[in-house]
Amino acid sequence: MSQIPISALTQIADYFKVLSELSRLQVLCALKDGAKNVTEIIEETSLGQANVSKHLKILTQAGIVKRQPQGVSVYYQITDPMIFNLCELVCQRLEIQLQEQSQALKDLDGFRQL
Amino acid sequence: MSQIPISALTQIADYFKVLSELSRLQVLCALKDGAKNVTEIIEETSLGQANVSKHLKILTQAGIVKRQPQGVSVYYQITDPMIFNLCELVCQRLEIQLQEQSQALKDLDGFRQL
DNA sequence: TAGCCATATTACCATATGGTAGTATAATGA
DNA sequence: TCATTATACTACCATATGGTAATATGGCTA
Repeated sequence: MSQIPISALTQIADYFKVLSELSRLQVLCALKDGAKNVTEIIEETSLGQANVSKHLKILTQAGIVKRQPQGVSVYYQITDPMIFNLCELVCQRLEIQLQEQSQALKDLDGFRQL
Repeated sequence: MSQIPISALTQIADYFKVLSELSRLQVLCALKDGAKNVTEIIEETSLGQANVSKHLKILTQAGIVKRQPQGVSVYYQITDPMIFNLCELVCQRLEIQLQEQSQALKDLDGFRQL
């Protein structure tokens, strides 16, 4: 029935799953303006070290960031700026929903004044 | 530190979370070409009734689909076609990754021939 | 080599979530 | 009213996952 094969949908779902956690989005935001090493990411996000390491592994396996060892530290860099387009689209949608909710509240309020 | 407030990131993460499950993407695909009632969605996706009902509730609360009771049945409809743009972007990215992997395999193969 | 620092891994807990059986609700028709 | 059909809800289980403490690894430097 479905034109899109389950396997493709599964991959899409998995990709969204990677982006569906606050901590990982925080890490990505920390990397928005360029490569940072793990210590810097930890400082910027206030997340625990093991936690950041775990999330960086997930982001790397998803191909969203790239790992670059450099001496004793490891730099991470976003390989896929498209994710910010995704976030932008979602933001726009969330704004529209907020506006609609706000309008609905106003309508309710006007109703109450009758 | 982060320009984007945690609350905004949380909402974005929650939105992605809704889209990060295979069953929900299947439901959305079933609705891609127009409104359907629950029975039709169940048939098209081969998911259980309680399961579909649960997912429809989640999609409705996220504002992605709209609920329209009609007699004894209930029709659902996508309110936010933007989700297909999101999926399209992710698909493009996955294709690129596949191509890169394929190329890497070829490179490896050429290396093996030496 | 020994010690230090940055990062990764492991083991564990607590929580969240998908699936399902069973049940409830609500609209329609006999 | 009673039966039927469509949908929603509840309770429960199994699994997945985020966070963290403890430990391991690996590259520096003295």
